[in-house]
Amino acid sequence: MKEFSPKYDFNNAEAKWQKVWEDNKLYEAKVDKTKKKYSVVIPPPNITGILHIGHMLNNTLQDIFCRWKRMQGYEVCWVPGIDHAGISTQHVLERELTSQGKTRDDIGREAFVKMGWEWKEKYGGIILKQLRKLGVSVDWSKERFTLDEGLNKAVREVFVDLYKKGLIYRGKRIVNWDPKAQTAVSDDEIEYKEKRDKLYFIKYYIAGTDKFVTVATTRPETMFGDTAVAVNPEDERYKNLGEVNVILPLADKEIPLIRDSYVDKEFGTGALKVTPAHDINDFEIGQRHNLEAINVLNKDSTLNEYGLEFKGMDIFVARKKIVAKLQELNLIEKIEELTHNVSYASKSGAVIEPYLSDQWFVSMKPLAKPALKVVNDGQIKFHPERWVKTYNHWMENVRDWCISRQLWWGHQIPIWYHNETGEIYCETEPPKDLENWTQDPDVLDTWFSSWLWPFSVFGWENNKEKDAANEQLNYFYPTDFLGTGADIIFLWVARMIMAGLEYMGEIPFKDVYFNSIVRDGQGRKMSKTLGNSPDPLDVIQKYGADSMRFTLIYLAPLGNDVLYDETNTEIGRNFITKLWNAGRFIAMNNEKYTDSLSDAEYKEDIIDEWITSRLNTSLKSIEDNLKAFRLNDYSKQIYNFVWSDFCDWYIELIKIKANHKPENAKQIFEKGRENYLTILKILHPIAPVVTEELWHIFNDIEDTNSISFEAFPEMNESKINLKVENEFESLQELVTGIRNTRAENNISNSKKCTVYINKINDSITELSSDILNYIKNLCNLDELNSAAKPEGNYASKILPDYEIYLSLEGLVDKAKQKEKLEKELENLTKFYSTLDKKLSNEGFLAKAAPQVIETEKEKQNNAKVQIEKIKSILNS
RNA sequence: GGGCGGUUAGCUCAGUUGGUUAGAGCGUUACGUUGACAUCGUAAAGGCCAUUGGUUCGAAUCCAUUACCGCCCA
Repeated sequence: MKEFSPKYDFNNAEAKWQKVWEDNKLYEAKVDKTKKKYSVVIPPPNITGILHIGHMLNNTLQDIFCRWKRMQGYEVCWVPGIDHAGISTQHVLERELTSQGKTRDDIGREAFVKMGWEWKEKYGGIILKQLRKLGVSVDWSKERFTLDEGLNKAVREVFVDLYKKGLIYRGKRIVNWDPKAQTAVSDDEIEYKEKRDKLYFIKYYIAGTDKFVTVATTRPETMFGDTAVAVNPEDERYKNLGEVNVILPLADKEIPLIRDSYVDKEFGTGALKVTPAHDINDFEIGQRHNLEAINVLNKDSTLNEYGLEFKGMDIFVARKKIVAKLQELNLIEKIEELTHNVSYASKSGAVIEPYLSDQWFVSMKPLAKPALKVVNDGQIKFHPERWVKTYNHWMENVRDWCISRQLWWGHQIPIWYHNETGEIYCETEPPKDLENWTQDPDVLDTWFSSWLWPFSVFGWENNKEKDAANEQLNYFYPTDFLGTGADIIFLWVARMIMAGLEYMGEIPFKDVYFNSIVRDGQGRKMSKTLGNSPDPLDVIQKYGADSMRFTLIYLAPLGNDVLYDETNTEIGRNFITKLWNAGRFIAMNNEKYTDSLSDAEYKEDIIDEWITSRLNTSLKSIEDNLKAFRLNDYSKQIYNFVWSDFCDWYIELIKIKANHKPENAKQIFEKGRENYLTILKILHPIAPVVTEELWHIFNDIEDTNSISFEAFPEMNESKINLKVENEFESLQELVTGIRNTRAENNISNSKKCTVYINKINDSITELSSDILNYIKNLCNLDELNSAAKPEGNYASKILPDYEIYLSLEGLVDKAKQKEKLEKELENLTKFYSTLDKKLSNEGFLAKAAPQVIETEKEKQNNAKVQIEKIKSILNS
């Protein structure tokens, strides 16, 4: 055996084993058709952000499943990678240029993209380092990047294919324009927030009269793009106005008053200014009424030449000036306060500007249909299941996906326009006479590469022969498990299902686990701006990766958020310390005792049977929990088994046993060692490093041998012995009862005393002399008698199954004793009467299961005995 | 406005098919170092299971209602 240091140095152990695992390529997955495979693709983290605690939870749970399956003999392949994050990366790159006093146009597209790659090397590297520190068992040889050559090929293939199938089209639409990033974003990349705003009531005079229609709007600055005023055809207020024009203020332009049932009579004055280029609903009204769509904004959301004297002003500045001008002209009737929903870009935080522009879209309806089916017929399972509803709702109302982004960092769209004819060329490779063509400058949405991830990472090429010959692809696809956040169920999960079905003809994964959102101690979402997310590397440095992993899983029930404060990590750290110390104790004794009985002479007693039974009972639920994706329960189960059953009872008892029968000591601690090694294996998926370290201390083996490939312990139902467990519970009841009585009477544990016990429950089996001996030792008694107590000074305690009398040398606080007993009597009497009521209820007797009635009767009898005992003590 | 969650001990949460005197960890209190562990041990205190109603012999658990909190979609 190796040296066992009194204190576990997790920093050292983590550095060592993570390096050993990686250097020896332990987790590289090979195509091995003799084995069942288990494959997982990582949700690629974004290269602009360092990983936060949420990522740690996400990767830990993937690692648990991968390690568990590996120990079950599967060929496990977990593919790591990172994501090029179009908008975010473009944003940080431009910010850097700005700080140098430059713009991206100054340096040109090529140099800008080069900057992006440099960024990726540097910051992507940091992320990958963080993952290594977490101890994940990914296959580093398969690392991918969403912008690498292979993925770029896959993206081009898919774009061209969808284009040729007519599922990708270009159109002039109102899109969500992010004026800060200066690009279109998809519907799924915006958030709504409530905002206090002003509602301006503006007078639009009816042409040729001194009458006017008042229009209510929150956006006066877009008025130069108004091409009509609309009212509801049912609105009595405007019914007899007839076909008239109104004068657009400031622009002095005549625009028609139209009727459209979209208009809400209740809102404002019931008259709506129609600005087709700047509002999605207005755009639709415009289409119905053949209205012109006038774009009055530049890409940076300043007013263009239509804005007349306000040209060049930012919309928020222009709004104030325009209102002031209108007020000057007495065209503002009133201004009201209004709370309404405003959309913001989720990445840049800018207020979204509905903007009319040419963009590329994917038709989603045809792709959605099969994707809906595979989830609803159970081929793909969501955990927790309720996300299916959310998925269905989105899928059933899916809208076309705007995939073009006005950025440089990303996959440039494989579309070329002929310089003369304007003809469109769409192929995976550029046209031969490239000088006559201009490529579309836009790049694709980042998710357009991510949605191919489950097969593109395995080298899919959209080539029948090559793909058929691609062993990795055929062996590892479809993947088995996806662990991700529910916040990207539409952005990523749903689209991967679509792409998988469309291009592989098969689902991309079987089980999707939506992990908890990690919030801070006050329940706030972790965010950069709040700075409330502890840096995982700091936490790892302070507490250890295993501690953090264990704590996160321990705190994160399936489907609920987890409130995490750095100090919570003490849960995991203390547990690992406990595990370490227990191991050290066993190891010390393995060395201490060398010769004794032969194995054949050693006879198992109740302690062996009990711990074996408890172990198998625990394994049963551990197995069930892992299968049901209940990692939180798995962690609690093993925590309780180790701390309570193994350390508090088993170890304490084998100490006594070895003392009592030194000739058995070697076998006793051999058994202890076996049980301990089993625990290590069960814990390995959640705490890989400490278990590896301990495994190597106990088994003096080469570094390249790893616990990762040991068989995960299997439950043996025949070892579960409820009779033994019940008997042991009597021991626990008595030990706790005696200690309790000691504490109540201020008799220190170090002081020996004498105890009389008497069984008062007939259905309990008689205790063996072994057990009585253990109790005697655990409670530090000089005598333990199963007999009626003699006359004298005794403290008493009535337990459900036993009465206890404890000898007292000093004074008994009789009043305190009496008080305690009276309180107990009161509780029992209450309990008795509820049982009495139940058992005299004819409905209960007629309808309840006989077994239930039987147990209730037993409880009642038992309570009765206890009551009588207490009464007799009180009367004596 | 539509949908989905949540509300159990001071705090964070378990409680999976209805039958428990409703559990755990942290925190609190008291005691404790006899050689695995003070990152520990022993023991204790602490709960009208959000509200109201219903189903049932029986509800923390099932159904409905209300209130509050959170998230998603429009």
